[in-house]
Amino acid sequence: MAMRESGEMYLETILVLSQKNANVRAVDVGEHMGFSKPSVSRAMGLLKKEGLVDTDEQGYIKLTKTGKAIAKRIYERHTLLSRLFISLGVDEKTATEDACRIEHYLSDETFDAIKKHANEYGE
Amino acid sequence: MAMRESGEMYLETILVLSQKNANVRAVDVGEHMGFSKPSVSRAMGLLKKEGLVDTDEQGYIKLTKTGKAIAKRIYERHTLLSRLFISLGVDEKTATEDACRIEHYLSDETFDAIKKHANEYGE
DNA sequence: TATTATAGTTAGCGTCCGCTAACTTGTCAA
DNA sequence: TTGACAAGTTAGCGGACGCTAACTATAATA
Repeated sequence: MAMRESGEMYLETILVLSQKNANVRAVDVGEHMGFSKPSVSRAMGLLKKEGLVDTDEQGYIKLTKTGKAIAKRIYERHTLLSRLFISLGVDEKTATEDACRIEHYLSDETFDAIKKHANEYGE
Repeated sequence: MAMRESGEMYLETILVLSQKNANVRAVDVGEHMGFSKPSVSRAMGLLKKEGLVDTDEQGYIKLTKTGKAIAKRIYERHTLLSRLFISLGVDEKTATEDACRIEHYLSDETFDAIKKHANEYGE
């Protein structure tokens, strides 16, 4: 199940939206990401096929257990990295944008090392 | 001249190879990157069209001024990031692989902040 | 009930960037 | 001189992932 940046971004977006909206629709995902409806539609189809999302009776999008795990992993990276960059003096917008890209490309090992360092450094 | 990961990797590889080999051929680039000859051939054509590389009379690949500047920028990131990760306890192979990916996705602002921090932290 | 707006899908395009197959070209040794 | 290998190119495939246009289906409203 080779997750790529695109798929991870969709999962992360669904997680974020479902934390504040109760129900998440494809339109909401598209609007949040700045993508067209067909792009979201296809992405949802693929994620569904991979068992990472599901739709309930009303058609609302839900993360599966696996999907949620991936989304949370990415979201934790996003949060920690943007905070770290900001703490290093980067402005918030840039920090967030950069975190948003590199969050997909770090191994667990490196991310954990950064996390550990950030905690020590933060004290 | 929207540089992407792929183009930047080619430029960086050419820089590295020309630092130890005097002459760099497409074959060498392909072998170093694990890419086929046609892939390198096309990439060289594109980089040439963008004015980032050139070939001399013998057909050897040379970075132009602009190409070299880009290559050096990426290479500096690569060096600093992998060293940093290693200093945080990441094993060398993983550190290098991770640096190799994220070196393309950091803004100047964030990279500079990391660099500054790494220098202070290193003392 | 008929109309319209909204959500989602299908069809198909375009770019990036790997790949293989097969061709050309230039060099070097038999 | 020829034959073979090595380097490079051309042609074309395939997957990822954006897009628009146009369709369908559902729900709300005049």
